[in-house]
Amino acid sequence: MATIRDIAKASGYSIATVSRAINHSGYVSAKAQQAIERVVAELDYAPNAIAQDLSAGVTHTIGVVLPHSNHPYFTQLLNGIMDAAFDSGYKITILPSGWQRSLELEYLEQLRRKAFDAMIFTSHGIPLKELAAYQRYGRIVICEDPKDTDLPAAYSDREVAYRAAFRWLQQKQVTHIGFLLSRAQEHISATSYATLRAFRAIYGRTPGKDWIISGINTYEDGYHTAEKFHQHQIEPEYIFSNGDDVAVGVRQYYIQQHLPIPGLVGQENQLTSKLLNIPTIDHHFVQIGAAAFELATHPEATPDREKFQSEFILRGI
Amino acid sequence: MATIRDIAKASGYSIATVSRAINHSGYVSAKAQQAIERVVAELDYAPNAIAQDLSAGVTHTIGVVLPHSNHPYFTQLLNGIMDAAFDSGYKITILPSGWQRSLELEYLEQLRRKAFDAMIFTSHGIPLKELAAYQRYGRIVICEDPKDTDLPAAYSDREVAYRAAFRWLQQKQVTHIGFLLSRAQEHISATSYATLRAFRAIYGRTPGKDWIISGINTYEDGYHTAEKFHQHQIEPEYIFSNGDDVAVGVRQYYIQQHLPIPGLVGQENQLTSKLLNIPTIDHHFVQIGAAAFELATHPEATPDREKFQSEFILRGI
DNA sequence: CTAGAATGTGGAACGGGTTTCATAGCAAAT
DNA sequence: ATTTGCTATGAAACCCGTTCCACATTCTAG
Repeated sequence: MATIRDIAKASGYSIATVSRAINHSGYVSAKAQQAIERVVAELDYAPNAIAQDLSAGVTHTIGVVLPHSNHPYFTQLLNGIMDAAFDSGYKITILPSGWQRSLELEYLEQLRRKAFDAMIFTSHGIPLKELAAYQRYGRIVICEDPKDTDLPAAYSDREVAYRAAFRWLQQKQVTHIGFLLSRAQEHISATSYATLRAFRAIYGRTPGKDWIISGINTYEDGYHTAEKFHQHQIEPEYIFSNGDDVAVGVRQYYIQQHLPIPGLVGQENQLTSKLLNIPTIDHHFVQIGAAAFELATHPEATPDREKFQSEFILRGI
Repeated sequence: MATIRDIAKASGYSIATVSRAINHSGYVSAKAQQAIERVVAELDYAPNAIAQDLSAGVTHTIGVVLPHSNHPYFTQLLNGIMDAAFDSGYKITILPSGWQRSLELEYLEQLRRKAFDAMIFTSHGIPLKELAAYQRYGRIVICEDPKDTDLPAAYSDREVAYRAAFRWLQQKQVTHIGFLLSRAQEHISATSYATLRAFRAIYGRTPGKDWIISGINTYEDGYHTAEKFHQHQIEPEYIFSNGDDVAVGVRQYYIQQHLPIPGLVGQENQLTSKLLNIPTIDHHFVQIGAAAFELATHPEATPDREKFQSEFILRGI
């Protein structure tokens, strides 16, 4: 591979002039420009991107931490991020984490080592406080309520739609609701917390322990939880699911067992809920992803928080 | 940010010794090691990743060209790639292309400029021949039959399942089949070609022009094509779709119009086809993605082509 | 006791760019 | 005739690491 020094030598001009000619920066005579361009073409030269990055001190790369990829929450966020990145001059690097603390720390370390200009955490295993501490090494954007940290964030106000959903259920005089929520943690996850809080706000009580199942994410999870409910003679009138696919998995179990299907509420507004006419919640994650990208690439952005209103999509009945 | 020279100065050792101490390479006395480690901790030093990349001449990054992201073909491939990349020390950079020639060339240019160690094209707008020419700048892996080029490839032998599907249809004495195929191009796309070829092999004839619709990728596309069929009084017994979502869109139209639903064959083996009990085809794209990643990161791999058998998944009736 | 091996260290080159700054030619303005 | 200002160019510093190689010790085997 030819380097800029080769071009300088072959053209008879200095490295500095060659650089100027190539980048069209500063003064270069027409004669020099032509001569250099000819040599560049001859030697099939193209400037080395890594060297440029080193010199400029930037990478034009945003690292996106994804716990896993086969979940609509992440797919939608990623789509939004990619759409925004398209033609922005930034590259998106995917950092699969599986919520593993060690991996997340490794990626943060890479930020510290200037491998990325900024990072977006679509979710995180390590506490927000700890994340926030890494901000001194580079910009870090999260996709949830930043709470008492000063992390820039683009996120959904989940409770808006949750409350709408529970109000609707209350009007229908539904009292027995099963909750299939996302991953269980030492500290209950933000989503699950918001769900239960909205329920409490509307219904004025807390659901029974047996009616809340955590760590539910997939179609299969939904199916098996329905099975468990059935075995334990828990018979919800409605099942509030963490995702359309989950709801559909639940439905599938009852259908296969020839049992009456309880009412369902999904999330993510996927094709599946549309097809089966199941009410769902749209958190507008595509927009949130795009907003997160903008926040990541515009450190001077203000305000550095964007809260999107979630939406309850009423269907069926 | 502290640099290695700062560490050298502060510790009283040379740059070379500091480098050796940090990388645990070569000889370093216990005394020097300790002294250097103390200073590293004090100054909160971490080696600059870009500088290391420049020095090493590699980026540990694989560029993955994706036309768009909201299609199972690409999602599945990407999942496979990511799974394989996980813990491999490689980063995956997403390069959205929209099949635009200009963008694809830009990304190839980046390969030439050493921004990536290798590239994976999940699909491509520019001809294979042209792609192959860029191999001199870096390894390029594709996810389809490389034809008469020497590009390394991981891909599905689509015709296996296609033939199985058509054999099944023939046995059922189905004669009127509508084809909803992928994007139209100057030269018909590889997938569409394989479909029609398999049909011809089994049925011994070519479908009528009116029965083949190209450029169909989504639920909406399926819906509108069904509408078009209906308006033109084209009444297929079976509709062979480019994707489960497409098939489901078709189905939706007939349901809404209270028309009899034709038989359906989907592709991608998605949740939707499972739910609605629609036969489908699994091309094992997750595995193909993983294989593509291995090919990308192991230039010495031989053979440098991996063909996966597609699978017809019979459901319903 | 000594040659050769093993250990420890640092200067300097290298990877491949960008940018600052000094120098110089030349034309317009004073 | 002198000053000012613009164009043009290149040497050298800079970005921040890794590594080659030469040199100096110290150890070990013969």
